[in-house]
Amino acid sequence: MNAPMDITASPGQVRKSDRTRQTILDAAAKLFREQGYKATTQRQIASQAKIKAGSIYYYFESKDQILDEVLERGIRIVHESVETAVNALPANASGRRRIESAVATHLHTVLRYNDYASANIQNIRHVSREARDRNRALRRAYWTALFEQAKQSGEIGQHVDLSIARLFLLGALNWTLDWYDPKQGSTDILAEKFCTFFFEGSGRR
Amino acid sequence: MNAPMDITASPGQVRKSDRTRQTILDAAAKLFREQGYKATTQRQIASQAKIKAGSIYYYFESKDQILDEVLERGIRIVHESVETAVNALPANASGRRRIESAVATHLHTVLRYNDYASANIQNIRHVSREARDRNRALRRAYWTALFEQAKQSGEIGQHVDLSIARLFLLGALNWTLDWYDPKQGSTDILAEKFCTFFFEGSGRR
Amino acid sequence: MNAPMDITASPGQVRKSDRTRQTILDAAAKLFREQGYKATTQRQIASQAKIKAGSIYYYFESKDQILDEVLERGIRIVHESVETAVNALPANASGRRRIESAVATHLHTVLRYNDYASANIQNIRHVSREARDRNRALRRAYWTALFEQAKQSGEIGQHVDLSIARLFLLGALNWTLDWYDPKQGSTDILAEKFCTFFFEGSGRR
Amino acid sequence: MNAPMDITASPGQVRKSDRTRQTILDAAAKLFREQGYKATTQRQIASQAKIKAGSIYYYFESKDQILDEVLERGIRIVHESVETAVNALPANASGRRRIESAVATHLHTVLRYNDYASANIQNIRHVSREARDRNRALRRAYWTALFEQAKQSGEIGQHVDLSIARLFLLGALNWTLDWYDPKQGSTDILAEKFCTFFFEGSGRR
DNA sequence: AATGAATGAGCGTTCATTCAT
DNA sequence: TATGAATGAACGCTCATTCAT
Repeated sequence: MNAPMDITASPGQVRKSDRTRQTILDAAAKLFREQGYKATTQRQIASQAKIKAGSIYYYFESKDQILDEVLERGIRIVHESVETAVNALPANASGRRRIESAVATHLHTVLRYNDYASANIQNIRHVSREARDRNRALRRAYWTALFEQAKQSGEIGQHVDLSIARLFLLGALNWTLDWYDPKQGSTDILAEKFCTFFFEGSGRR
Repeated sequence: MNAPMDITASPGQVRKSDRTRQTILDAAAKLFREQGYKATTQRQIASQAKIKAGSIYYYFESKDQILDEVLERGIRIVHESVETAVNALPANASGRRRIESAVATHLHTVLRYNDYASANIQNIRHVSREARDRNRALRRAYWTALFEQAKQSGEIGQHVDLSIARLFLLGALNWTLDWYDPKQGSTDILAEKFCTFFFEGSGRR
Repeated sequence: MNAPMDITASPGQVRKSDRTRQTILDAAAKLFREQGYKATTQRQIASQAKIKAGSIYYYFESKDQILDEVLERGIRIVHESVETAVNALPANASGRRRIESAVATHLHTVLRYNDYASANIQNIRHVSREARDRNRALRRAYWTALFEQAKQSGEIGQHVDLSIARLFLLGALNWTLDWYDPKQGSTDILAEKFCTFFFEGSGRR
Repeated sequence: MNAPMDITASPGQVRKSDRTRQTILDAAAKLFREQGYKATTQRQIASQAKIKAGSIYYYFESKDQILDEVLERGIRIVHESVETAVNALPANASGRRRIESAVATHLHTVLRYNDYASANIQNIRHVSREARDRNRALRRAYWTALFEQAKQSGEIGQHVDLSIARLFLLGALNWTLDWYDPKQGSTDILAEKFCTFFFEGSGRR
């Protein structure tokens, strides 16, 4: 169901045990994304992973632990996707260019590419405070760096509250899960429009 | 738990039956907001409403029906609050002033004032397609009107895609439920910052 | 739903209270017949009787008591119908003629005419041993008398075990509730066939 | 509670799972027979089967499904018992002898031997039209064959309506559940008396 | 490494019954 | 005389979890 994830693939030999574990997580991610955590049963996950419900407990201690891990992977995947994309830009790319790339990658990963990423966004409320905070910290760190860079280079105005800007932009991005329809345009086009808004606003210029 | 709601209060005599019904809805709204629909049990709702679980069924046919009504009220309350606030402005208020007022009221209603409003935002995925669509149509209609007005008066640039603008702004607003902390500033201040972003963007001017 | 029951009607003034009581019993009889005792709720009975569920308890102590009374009336109605029909025969009517009349009346009452009568047969298992025994005693007394008469007059053979004969005939009669279809012939024709069997058997003569 | 059922027993190894499933059905059959379907709870069935209520759902999808299977077995058991008994007769046995054997076996199976058989008779009204019709068709087919044979050999009179005869006899047989008391004589004696009635009638000869 | 079988707690819901008005 | 409101016990059923094999 997911495109193969180079990002998480480990090199060399993979033990069967690891493969099954992965299969379970994939199944859970897909179902958590589609139905939410509470509405997904262990039996559904097992069935999707082509094993029996009891077997899950050989790999995970509880359904909660599966959720934790799915969400953890979700945030990491978004993070690494975005980082990879930004790092692939030429060293002299502008701050705005970097942010544009980050936005495009974020949207693409969350909306099209990855169950973990969207499961993360849809179910973040069901995990413990700590997991949620860890999640948030990771997100914050990365975007803040991007924003500060752009501010230093003058591409973001000196008066701008970066914290609010970040929350504003990320809110808009994450909320797309609620309305985005692939039929109405690629995520890249959407990303471009969002960036224009973000930098230039809607007002008359 | 909720501030009294002038919007829904009926004048004069209130039958006991109506009061209990209201109490159940209030309890459900609070719990749906805090825990989500699936995680909330009828016994929790009953306990919060200080009645017994079986009594709920004297007023509602099912848990689903309670959700429907809570969400319906949620959207209505946001809608009416915003409309009331905007209509209270002087007739010659600018388009931007109107949007600022709408944003401030939306944030205040969702974040501080009303369980129904936030329950609506958090649980919209659990209802039927029709209810969701009705919900969306109402929201869209109102904000679109505001935006078009501002575009006509030139306060929003002619090049702006209002549909995307609306989704962008509302996404950012609704996502605040995930991070807003009352200790860090009033919703009015937040609204002002959001509007500045929305109209002027983050870029250097 | 029932034809008016001269049999149970009391003469002169009827108090409203009595009328309501009767309405409840009628409703219960109809529903017990159609759905059985367990499947019928007090609210259904109330609704059918055009009152509210709580009001039933002004007239009856419990659902069980309603059943008792419905069944009690059921047996009495069959009994009285049959007795009336038989007594209406000329004094010199033969034993067989009397039994034929009883059978026809029994079938008609149970199958076409009366909810109490059929409710009795369908739900007899749900009442207390005592009520069941009372029921049975009444039935036995009457039919036994008819049979003995026919035996004395030689219309039933001397060798016949009247007890078994009665159970045999009544079993066949009561079981008709399981298969009788009004479209396939009147109860009178059915009664005639049954009597022929009963007296003459199926064997070659 | 039931005598061992050669009819359904499978030879050799029996898996534990099959044994539990069987135990549940046995428990349900017994309780359905004694109390009826509606009055029997899943917890009663579980308790009788010495398992916990939840476990039932490892084997059956619903209470209804249990009923279906119990009734299905009931009709099959009666059918097969009767068929076996009749087939065991000498090839040249008379039509009457065959019917006598069928009646005796039917009564014995329903009254003494088997909860499934009696549960079937007592609860047939609670299943779907289709199941009921299937049931009836099976019953009809078998008895009709027996009767036609006897008619052809002249043991049943040419004038006899076989359909009515069958309903008459089976009604009487099934109704025995309501009054048969083992203390008052064996089912075989009862069967003999019933057959005498059926063939010779009660009238003087 | 995986499963079949079972469990127990709890779910949404039903319903006969009560009782103040 | 009748009811609106409420209850409590029980119902059929679900599901995360356990554990011997």
